[in-house]
Amino acid sequence: MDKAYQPTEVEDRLYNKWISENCFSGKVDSEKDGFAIVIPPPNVTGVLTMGHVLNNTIQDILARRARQKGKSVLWLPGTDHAGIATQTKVEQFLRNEGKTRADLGRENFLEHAKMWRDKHGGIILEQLKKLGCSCDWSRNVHTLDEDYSKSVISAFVKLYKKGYIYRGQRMVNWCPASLTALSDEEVIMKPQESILYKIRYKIVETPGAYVEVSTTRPETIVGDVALAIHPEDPRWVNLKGKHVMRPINAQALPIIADEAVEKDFGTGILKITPAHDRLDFEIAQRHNLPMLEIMNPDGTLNKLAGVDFVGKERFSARKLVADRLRDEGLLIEEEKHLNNVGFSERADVPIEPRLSEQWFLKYPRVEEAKKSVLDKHIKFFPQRWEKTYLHWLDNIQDWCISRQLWWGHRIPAWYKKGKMRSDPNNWYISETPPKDIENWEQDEDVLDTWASSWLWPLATLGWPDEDAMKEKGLDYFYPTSTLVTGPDIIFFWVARMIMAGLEFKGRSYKTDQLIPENEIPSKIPFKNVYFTGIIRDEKGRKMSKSLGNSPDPLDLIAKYGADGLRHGIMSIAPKGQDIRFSEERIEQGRNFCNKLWNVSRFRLLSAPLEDNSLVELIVLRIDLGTVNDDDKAILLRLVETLDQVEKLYEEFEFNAVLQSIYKFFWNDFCDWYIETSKSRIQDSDAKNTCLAVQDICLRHILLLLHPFTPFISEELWFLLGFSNGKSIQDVTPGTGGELLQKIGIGGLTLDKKVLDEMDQIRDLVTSMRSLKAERNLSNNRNVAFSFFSDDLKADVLLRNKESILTTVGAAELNRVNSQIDGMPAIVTPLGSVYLDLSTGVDLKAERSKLEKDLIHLEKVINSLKAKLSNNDFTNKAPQEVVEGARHQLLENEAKLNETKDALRAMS
RNA sequence: GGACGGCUAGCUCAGUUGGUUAGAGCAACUGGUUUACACCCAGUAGGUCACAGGUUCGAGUCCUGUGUCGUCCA
Repeated sequence: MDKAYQPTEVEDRLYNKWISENCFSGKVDSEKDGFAIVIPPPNVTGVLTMGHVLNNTIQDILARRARQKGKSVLWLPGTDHAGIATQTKVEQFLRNEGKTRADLGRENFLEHAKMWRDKHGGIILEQLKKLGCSCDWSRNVHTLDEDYSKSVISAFVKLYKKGYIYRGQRMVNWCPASLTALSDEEVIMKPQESILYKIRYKIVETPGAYVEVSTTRPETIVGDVALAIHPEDPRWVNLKGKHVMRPINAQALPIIADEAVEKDFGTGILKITPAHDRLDFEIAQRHNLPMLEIMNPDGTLNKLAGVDFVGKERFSARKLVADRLRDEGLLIEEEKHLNNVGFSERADVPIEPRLSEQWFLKYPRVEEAKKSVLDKHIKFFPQRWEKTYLHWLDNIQDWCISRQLWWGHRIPAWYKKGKMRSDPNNWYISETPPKDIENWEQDEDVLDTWASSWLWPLATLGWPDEDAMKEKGLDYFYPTSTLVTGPDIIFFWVARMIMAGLEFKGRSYKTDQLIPENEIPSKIPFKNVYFTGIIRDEKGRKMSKSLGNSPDPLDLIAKYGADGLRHGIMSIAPKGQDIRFSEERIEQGRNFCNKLWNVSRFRLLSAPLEDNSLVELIVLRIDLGTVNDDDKAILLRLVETLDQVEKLYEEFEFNAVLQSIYKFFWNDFCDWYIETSKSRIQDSDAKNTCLAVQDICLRHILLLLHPFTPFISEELWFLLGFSNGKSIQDVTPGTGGELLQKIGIGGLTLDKKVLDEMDQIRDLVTSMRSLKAERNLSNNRNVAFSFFSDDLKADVLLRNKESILTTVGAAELNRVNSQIDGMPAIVTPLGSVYLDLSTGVDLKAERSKLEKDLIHLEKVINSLKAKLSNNDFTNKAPQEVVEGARHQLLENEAKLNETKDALRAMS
């Protein structure tokens, strides 16, 4: 074995082995329980980010742990087509060649987009392989695959037939850059420093009089059709029914009263631009006002804006209008004003509220979706996201699902040629085109990408095709186990998938019918949702491409190994908290692997392996006559760790799982047990027992680590002879109880008392090392110690003498019958220990050390005494707490007395 | 404006029904190549648990308020 672990060769070799042996194939197996995870499909043109590393490492941990526990595991991978993002990139590419999508035509453009996808797509999947992800690649799905597309279209038709989908002219969020409508969820509100313009509108009926109106968007004045006041605003009661003159493109506009007007904003008078503002639209509808559209889809003003403004881009138009008003003395005031402006999530430009004909979905199963989570059929980790989820469902709005794009699932709606499209009598909605296709034209638009990926857990498992569902094991794998995702897509994806599952899986219920409680568990798409934190950089900023502050995971893998990266990222990812990334932690992950490698190497250097393929066989090599407290303690700690880990997994406390394994491996096994082993393996009697205990520990350490660091654990699994030919992925670490039982086969019983004694021994050893270190004797292994304590403590100490000498690095430890004068001393729970120095001792320095201890002890004792003399404490606190305090007091008093004695001996 | 979360050692974070003297890793400092590992070992130092009240025999932990940073919703 190499002196340092070299991950690169090992990782590539093992991944290829796993693939060629079909280790990750998710098969329906009636002998086993099914366990499935569907990957949150990454954007097909994307590359691996640190967020993906975290997210997919967690999924892999869950999948591998389930596999070890004997489940038939399917981790289903795939990608989505990312409508807007991909189309934008392809159009950008075309623009560089001087072309537009219109030049190419729909068919041709889609061919281009597919080529683009095939060229760039799948990169991310290859990266996931580098990370060690145990996905069943044979089941890779893309949302534009033929089967998947059928499922999307089928869902559309089903929802339409049930009346959930409708088409209509509504206010939508329009992105002037991408030239498409967006859903509310794709609009990001950002605070902006705008200017609030106060503008004069002359009152028609009263020459010379005017009202003042505030707006941040003066360019929309050309689209004004009215002014509105609040009906109960005393300031303006007399305005109602009168008219004002529009300050640009002069025209008389009515003044109306509507309760939606905010009295406290500006002057309390609202200008109504119904075609370009959501609230204005609603007010206009109530008052039968005309809709005056003054903007083109690309954000330039159209001819209705008047000759002076037609063709002007919206922000320059804003300036022009303001200038004009200023010139005419109609602009009274301009003040800075902080307001929220909606931005397009993808294009990052302000969206325009725009009147437009779109397809909308009234969400199905909203009530059942709430109930599923409230009744814990679906559990959220951390639980607090439930509130966010429920709040969204409580305020849910219909979903605009059509997009003015070509890249996506084309809406299965046909319109009679030459007829009114807005009349449903002229529609044909079906999974297949009408037979007399020559008389129809299909809707040009495609569906929102999320309106395809909300079917992910169903469609990837074959829905709605009966044969495909059977072949892919829908009934076996659905509901899936755990969805691992970020809270940023809780509405986009998580909530919608839950509704889709409830609506489509199994029996169909009428629109007005609630799903019976007992059917909910079979309809929901997953049982748990684990929300990861967001990965931030060292400065706490979100990692993003534009900031360039995200490291390339592949660079990190090359530098530290995939195992190192996985270990590192998991060690800094507490449940649901944001994660501050630091490369140092990844370095620690690599160091951990190297430590594991080296301790295995030490094992192999110590003696040849025997049959390690079963714990039961290793246990038989333990010779009861040579078992010592170290053996018992480490095995007990292992039992403890197995149970802790099991419990922590249930709560999805991955970072605590890792911490628990780390502590056992590094602090208990390497720092203590292996160190004590160094003298025992020189002893031919104790050697076999000691190596057997080492093998039991190493075996379980690898088993426990496998979900986190799959490569090195598999490699060492074979190198240390734990395999009977099979991969580590099929072997369970088992529970603490099971291990205890196996250990018991050889007749060994373990008393937990040993753990407390070992704690004391380790305290003692630390104290003794400290005595040495303070005198620069750390590496002198020939020093002699004496100790003074009562019989009971002396017994513990002498029983562990060999381990103490080995770990301290000392030659002698002798019991004495009285305090020793003039020697450096330290007081421990097991008595006073003296370091025998042949050279002179600095009595003054020794005294000051002891005096420091003394002060500390007195402080502790005083606080304990105060506590115990308080009747409220002794009466009200639980008995074991009071007893604990008494015991504590006795111990500390004993320690205090010994310290005083030692001090006297020093003077 | 509303909701949620963070604030513990120089840094990153543990601390899960309130209960002994608040922990770890990194960084710092001291010493060390002793038959695994310098990607290592041993030791040392470092904390008014954001602040202010309150409940309690007892508060980092529970309650109220404030500050601050962040996220989401309007």
